[in-house]
Amino acid sequence: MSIYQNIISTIQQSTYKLTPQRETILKILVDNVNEHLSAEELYFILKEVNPDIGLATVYRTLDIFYELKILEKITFGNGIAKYHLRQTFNNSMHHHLICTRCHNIDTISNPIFTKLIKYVNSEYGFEVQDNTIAIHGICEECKNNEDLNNEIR
Amino acid sequence: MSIYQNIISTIQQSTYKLTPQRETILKILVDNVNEHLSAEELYFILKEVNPDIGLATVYRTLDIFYELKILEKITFGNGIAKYHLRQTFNNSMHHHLICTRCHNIDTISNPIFTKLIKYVNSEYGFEVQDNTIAIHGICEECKNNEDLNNEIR
DNA sequence: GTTTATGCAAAACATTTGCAGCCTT
DNA sequence: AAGGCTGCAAATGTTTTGCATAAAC
Repeated sequence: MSIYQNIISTIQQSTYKLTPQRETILKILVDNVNEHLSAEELYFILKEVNPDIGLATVYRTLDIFYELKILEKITFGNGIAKYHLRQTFNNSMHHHLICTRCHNIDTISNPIFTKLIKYVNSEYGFEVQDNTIAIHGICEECKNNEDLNNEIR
Repeated sequence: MSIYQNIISTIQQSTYKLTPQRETILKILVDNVNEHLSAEELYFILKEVNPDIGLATVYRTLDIFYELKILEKITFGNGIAKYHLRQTFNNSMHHHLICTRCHNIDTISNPIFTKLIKYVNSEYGFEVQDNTIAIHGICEECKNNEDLNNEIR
């Protein structure tokens, strides 16, 4: 069963209805499985497919998908929430490198995270959400630009 | 030299002026070194000390302190930025457990983070900011409440 | 005396909500 | 007919900005 079909059944088994709007939004999320889309970014893509769907519907749908544990939702650094299919559906275990300069998000996988998650769970009783370890800093590109600017000065 | 004095000189050596407002805000930050204050929370404390300082000044001062690398600034989960003295000034190396239910922030220290930071730096050229690894999940308290609710149902 | 900082109010920004009309069964 | 769902516009909450006044060096 495809990711898409898998999620469709999740929605159908919930108390929420599977509307054309929700299907369209889901398609965009599946097509952009490697991106971390904000509501506005998704809305922008959506406009090309179907200009009649409102931004409020996008927000409401993302909320519902989050509630159904289809999506992760994290606000990374600049106050804009970004959404991403959860591990259960996209089958990829990864974490995030978030640049505080350009707000770009890179993904990262490493066995060290598994240890960290176990430690935090046993020591603090803290249940780590999947894919939600965020490391804030400055990405290579921004650091290079910074060095360049310093040279010019 | 105390943390406070240390930061005062940092400001004096910068292009920014040391005004009474900035001094007062700094004092509150130093007094609450273990907290992660939002602008509003700081403003609330500030009102007791000096009701004449405006909220805009709080935001501008926090921005300046962030620029001078006196403060960390991260937006944790719910779109509200929180500020905290940087490691250089508070001398405490720690990271964050952020509850996505109650938005509480717990701090955590462990040698595993040092390894992780080294790895990310060498492998991705990513320069990790101090104290800014954020692990999102559900804290023990919220998990217990959740279990309790399930039992009652 | 010039530059920088402040306070207030208004604007900006992402997000949420109220409500009337719309589907879907 | 009743239910949830949608789109629009208005409201919300946090943060930023314009501007006239005040303070700092």
